[in-house]
Amino acid sequence: MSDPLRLATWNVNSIRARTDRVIEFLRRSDVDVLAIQETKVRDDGFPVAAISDLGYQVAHHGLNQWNGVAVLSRVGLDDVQVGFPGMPGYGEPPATEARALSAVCGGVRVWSVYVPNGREIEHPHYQYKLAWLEALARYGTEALAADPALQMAFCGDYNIAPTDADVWSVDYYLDKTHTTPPERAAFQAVVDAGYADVVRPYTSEPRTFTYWDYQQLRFPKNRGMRIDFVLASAALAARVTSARIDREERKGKGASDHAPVIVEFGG
DNA sequence: ATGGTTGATGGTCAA
Repeated sequence: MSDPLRLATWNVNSIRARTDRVIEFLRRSDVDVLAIQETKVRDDGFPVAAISDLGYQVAHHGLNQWNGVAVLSRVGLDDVQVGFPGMPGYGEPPATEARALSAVCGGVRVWSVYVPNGREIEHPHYQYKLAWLEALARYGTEALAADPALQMAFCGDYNIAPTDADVWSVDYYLDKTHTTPPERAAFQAVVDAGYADVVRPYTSEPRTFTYWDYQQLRFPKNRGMRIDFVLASAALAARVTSARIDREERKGKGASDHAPVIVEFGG
């Protein structure tokens, strides 16, 4: 009924600085669909030709040098949606940001989401982060109410470590964003809406992370966080056959501070 | 090792 699908999500921290790395990743990983976050470029600056040469269609949404999301697919790229219904903006008056984009690829609606960072607990950006996730959960609920058999995945950088096991040091984050109870509750609300973390069952070893700060030798010391996820609806989650984090991609000169997360779905 | 990272930008801000 469905074809097998290999899907990845990756915060690249600038598509222009990472074009060669992305191309090399596509070659080696052989993914059908790649959700990208933090392209940090307007649509007219995205390296579409270099990606097209590899056989991938590109949908990108970027308004300026911040944020920016894309979906790359070699199994079709239909019904592209920019943002989700009810997605909040930031500031006064609220300005829409380039933080969500989706397309139907190989029968699956794949979202690339870049959840607001939150900056500091007392910063307005923190409340924005919570409101943004609340709206995402609401959209997810409504989508499944309309079609319980929907195959949909929210892939991206959530800027939240859902459990204490997902950070290198609980103490370090006590007075910072990413591990506070309201953030974790906001993340859990998306899960509870019907979208499971399909990677964790395959990556349960201690200190398994997807992000390591560039500073303080965080990567060599494996002092990171697990903040990048593929959250899949039940009909899609039932098809998962394997998942992994491409930690090798974080190594060497010119790496993003995030590693790609890869999920394979059976037919 | 008295430092401390990267990217977009051309001021600093953001992560």
